[in-house]
Amino acid sequence: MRAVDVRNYALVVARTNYHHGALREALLKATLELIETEGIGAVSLRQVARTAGVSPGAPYHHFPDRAALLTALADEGFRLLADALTEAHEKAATPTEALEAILNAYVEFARENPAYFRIMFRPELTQPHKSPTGAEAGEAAFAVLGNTVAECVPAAERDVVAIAMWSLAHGYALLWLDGQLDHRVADPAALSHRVAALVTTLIK
Amino acid sequence: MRAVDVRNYALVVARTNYHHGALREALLKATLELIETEGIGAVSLRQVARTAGVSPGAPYHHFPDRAALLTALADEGFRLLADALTEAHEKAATPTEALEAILNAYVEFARENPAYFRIMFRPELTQPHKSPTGAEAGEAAFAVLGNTVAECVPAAERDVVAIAMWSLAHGYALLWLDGQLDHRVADPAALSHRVAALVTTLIK
DNA sequence: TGTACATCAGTGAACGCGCGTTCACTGATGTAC
DNA sequence: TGTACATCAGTGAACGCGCGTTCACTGATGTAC
Repeated sequence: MRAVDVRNYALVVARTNYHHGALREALLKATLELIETEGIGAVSLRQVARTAGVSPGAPYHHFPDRAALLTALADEGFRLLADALTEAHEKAATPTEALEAILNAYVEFARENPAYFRIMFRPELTQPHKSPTGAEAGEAAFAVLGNTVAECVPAAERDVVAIAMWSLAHGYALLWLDGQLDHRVADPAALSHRVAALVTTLIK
Repeated sequence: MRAVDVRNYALVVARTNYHHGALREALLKATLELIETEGIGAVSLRQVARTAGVSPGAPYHHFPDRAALLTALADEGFRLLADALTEAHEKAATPTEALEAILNAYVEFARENPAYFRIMFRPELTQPHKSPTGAEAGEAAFAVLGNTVAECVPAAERDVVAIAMWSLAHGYALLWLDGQLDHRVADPAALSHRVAALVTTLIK
């Protein structure tokens, strides 16, 4: 009983102090939670501040405005996606296995991080042009796919196939997130793997 | 000079009369325009009324609330999409040609009717469960694709392939609409046809 | 054809609300000496 | 170690705004006789 777990101490006791200590991270986390539970429409700066247990003005010490908060999240999302795809690629033994793994990783990323995924592809809510780092991470993610495809198909087909693969994974992810698969498909997770397997088989 | 073109007469002289005459249609049209020019975020009932040249209360004589207006649009969108896919199917000579035509028609529909397309896949803004007609049209659209696929591949593969084709077209359409292709692809319209051709070739 | 009346489809003022953002402030923390 | 002071990161009240929706109203239209 004497031992106290002090991991996340700053978060747990946060609001007993005048200073929060990790408000920036708490705001980002609160935003993700809000997107997942209430939808992007429910994300206002005031609501985010409320969720983080802080006054409406507090976020302005960490983000210049609402769009900047969302942009920061989109950036982070692209970074995480690039990491996930890279990891999938590295674990695979052959190029086609890598391609299949990347498709699966893309859909899994969307499913496991729906809030990130949605905000990443809402350019009207963020400020993509103001965020070179986010754009870079996006390019990196696409490059992983493009390079893998290049190892699988003739050079002339590289671009078509890369975009087709991206479209496939992207469309599947969004149809799933938007509930279009739920009443049409018994097990969307399993089907996603079958789709990836089918496609990589056809390309070989 | 004596002849006056009276097609759309009701629209042209609309606001010289106390009664609008075709306000319901005008409101739907105004909403589409707003989505295309300002984005869905800019669509408020008040703004729609303003665009249609009418007072804020007027729309309530035609739609019970804001969601109903958007739902009506989504419904109409699904109907138009089902028509477009059916037409593509009917014009084709063989099943695989039909499949290719349907993929192209899907992407073209999204590109030519971005406002419809966006509202159709924003279930949180509409009330899909309250709209059996919209759901029916959606099913009809998907059925056109599913039936065509059934003519192209073995029965065991029907579901996987149908969902894969839908994902492909859906993903391509959204990546294009969201500006993800613009700086990566020289001619998105042409590439879309190449993708459709490639995929149907692989399936044969 | 004319009149009385019901109904329809507008108006425009008003409501309460939550929003983004600003600002003067204040408590806590870090630093120089 | 103690003190003065600058800086940081909060508070909370306030601003103006546009929103969805309601409501009493009114002008136009349709119908019965």
